[in-house]
Amino acid sequence: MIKLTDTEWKIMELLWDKGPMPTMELIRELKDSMGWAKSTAMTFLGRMTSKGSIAYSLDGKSRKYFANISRDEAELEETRSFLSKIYGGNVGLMISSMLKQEALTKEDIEEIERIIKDGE
Amino acid sequence: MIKLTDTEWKIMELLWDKGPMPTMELIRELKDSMGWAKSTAMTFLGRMTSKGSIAYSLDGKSRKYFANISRDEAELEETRSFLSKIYGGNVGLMISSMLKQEALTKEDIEEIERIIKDGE
DNA sequence: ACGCAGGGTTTACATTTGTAGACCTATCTG
DNA sequence: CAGATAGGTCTACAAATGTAAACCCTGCGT
Repeated sequence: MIKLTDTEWKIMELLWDKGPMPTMELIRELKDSMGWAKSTAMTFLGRMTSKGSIAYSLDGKSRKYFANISRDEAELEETRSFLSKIYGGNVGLMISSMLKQEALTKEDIEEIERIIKDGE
Repeated sequence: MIKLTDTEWKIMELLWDKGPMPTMELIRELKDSMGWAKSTAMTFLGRMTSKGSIAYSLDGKSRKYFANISRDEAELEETRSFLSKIYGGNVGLMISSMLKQEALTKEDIEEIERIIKDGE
């Protein structure tokens, strides 16, 4: 039930994509992608560690941070909470709303069709 | 681009469902559904009015509040921002993830199939 | 005249989120 | 040695969010 804010999600993605990362590398990435000061990055790392969404192992004197929840888990949780907030938990309603709103491209539709048909 | 918090969404739903509502009725509903004190309800009404998500018309000396953005609009916005945050904006990816995670019931799948086929 | 309900405003306060400066130690390197 | 870099901690601060008490006026019923 860990709630991730948009910003936290970005950090999670870094860690999901680029595995366990030493502090400095994370700081560099976050400076590049978010324009963050070192201390801002450290603050987030600290807070997220307390909340349990990430963790680290010690590598000598310094740390290697890694995601402490799987992407699948997190995605599912976000998806569930989104669907329940907006569409009463009903995916079908979401698709149907998007169709009505013309929020789906022909490609989206074909893709969904294919995925459903192939069960993949 | 109005961002609605989970709590604000509940108020929007009240207004979408039960049309323009006089202040006292809203306060009663919110006390029932959220356990709110009158002042809490008033605070939210005030803030949401400033932000433009709701509005009111004067009915004599008192107000009738109504949703100032359509449900369709709001749903679409939330859906877009959710999809872009979690699935890089790709609905197909969402469906496919949910399938893999077995987060879709047989009924969900059949419903999606039907919706897509009927374009409805 | 008095108190209660309707309808509001103003103020307050804790928590979370986003952001960062100041400062400390250990180490490496010219 | 002196200064840069790595790796951290601690403190601070504004804005947003969730929550509510206090207080005000106006009618209405008794």
